[in-house]
Amino acid sequence: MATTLRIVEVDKLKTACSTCSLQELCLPAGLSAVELQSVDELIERRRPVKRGDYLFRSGAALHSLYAIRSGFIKSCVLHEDGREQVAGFHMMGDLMGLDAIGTNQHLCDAVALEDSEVCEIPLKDLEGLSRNIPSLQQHFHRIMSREIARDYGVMLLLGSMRAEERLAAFLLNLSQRFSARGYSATEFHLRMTREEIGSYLGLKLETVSRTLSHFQAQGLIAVQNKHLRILSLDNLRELVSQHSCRS
Amino acid sequence: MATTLRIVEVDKLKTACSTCSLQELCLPAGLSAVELQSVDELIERRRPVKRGDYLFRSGAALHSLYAIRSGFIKSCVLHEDGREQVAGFHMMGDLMGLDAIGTNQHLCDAVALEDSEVCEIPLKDLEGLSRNIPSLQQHFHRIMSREIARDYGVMLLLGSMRAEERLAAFLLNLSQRFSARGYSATEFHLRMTREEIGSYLGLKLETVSRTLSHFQAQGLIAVQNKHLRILSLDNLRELVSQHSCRS
DNA sequence: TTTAGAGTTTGACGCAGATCAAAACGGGGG
DNA sequence: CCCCCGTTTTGATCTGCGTCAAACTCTAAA
Repeated sequence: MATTLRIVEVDKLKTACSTCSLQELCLPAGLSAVELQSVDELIERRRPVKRGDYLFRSGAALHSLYAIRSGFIKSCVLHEDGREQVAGFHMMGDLMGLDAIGTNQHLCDAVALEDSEVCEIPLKDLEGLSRNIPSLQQHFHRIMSREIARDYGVMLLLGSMRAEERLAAFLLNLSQRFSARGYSATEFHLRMTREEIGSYLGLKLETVSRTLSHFQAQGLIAVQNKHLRILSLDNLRELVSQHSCRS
Repeated sequence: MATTLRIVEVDKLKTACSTCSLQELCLPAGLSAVELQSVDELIERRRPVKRGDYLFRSGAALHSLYAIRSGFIKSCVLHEDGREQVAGFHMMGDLMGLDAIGTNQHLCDAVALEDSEVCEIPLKDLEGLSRNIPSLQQHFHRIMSREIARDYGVMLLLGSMRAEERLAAFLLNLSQRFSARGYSATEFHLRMTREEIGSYLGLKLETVSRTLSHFQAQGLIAVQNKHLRILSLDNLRELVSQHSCRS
């Protein structure tokens, strides 16, 4: 009994935003110590999600938003006819479930690409607390807005870029996000399959594979399986901004 | 002098959400009469935007969100290299500027496709008021979330649909939105050019034109210039959900 | 009313990327 | 340790849509 209690306490400690290294990236960015404490109490529980498991499914009722504490999770939009497309790859510090607020129903599946851990944040509580903490409210709005901005970027990518540009943009985006989280900007593990990359970028897996090979041949990157090293960030950037065709 | 005052008053009256027919579609949906009155005071001013004029430009500082009272406005994301893509077509009741909250800078251009009128809503005031009116706060969140959901739909469209499916989905979307605003679901004016449709759908204007002609030949629609009549909503719907290829 | 220019339609042709196919690889479970 | 199956790579071929071009049609200004 005492042991159980202790475990729970350790869990709570681990969950606390106040001691979380992702503070500055995550929901409570920019809050005071006192405010942070209130946010701590928001977090209902920490929840592990095993590789391949669903964090939530399309159609399920919205209970909570989820802040990713560790791991890697993809979200997939589903077309009524069974077609499915990866809508995003999410990593630690990202907030998931924002698309569900409008209808109170999740519109996409969230699947862990590696063993992950998320903090569960009941939406009602978050809304309540943000009424009392203006900077929390503002930051929440900023997070939603940034998701919209991200989507606009993806729309631009899908609507007007050629395969090489899409892939280069994708790699640069991953690089930038890993870097923002304190990891290498030039060397990382791709947690998703070529097919998932393709789905996200509106390409077939063969095209993704071919284009990666092509990049490698040009000396832009070194890929081996899921391990990726960017050899020239600059050249990749050049690739993205040169619009060769599809004006 | 007296005349000027009177005009101002008439303007204010016309701007009031409490007497606006878009109440149920727009920001104040679901508020009580008293709460509505507070929202009325939010609206800084009503602003006319002439056809071809910019409501805001990419890069400009965010001051206000804009609720469209009448007219038709497109938003365009800009790629650094000058490439540009239509990110959305917005009509009365829609709220614009949501993408700018994250950075306090507009990320897209907003251009009126016909003479329009918008209500200017200072973001700070909206945030302040929504702290006191939970249902306003909730509805604002719902609106942002719905924008995210819409974007997911566009991503699905751009990433996995063929030209015919994209255009059919586009027409059905317009139909549904006109219908929700009390207009005909089957007969309306396209306020945008073929090129703008193409930009939104990730297609070239020639493809848009050809596909429309094709639809007409099949008896699905009747187009003449910008006037469009949908002859079979059902057949269009069928077209969207049958995934012929690009799995 | 005429005219200039923007927008639209239609045809011919080419190419980026999809599709089909098959071989090679790799990692997790027995 | 090996086997098996999912993943990846690479090649050959096909095709939907982009590109180029030219004619036609609105609209708005003169």
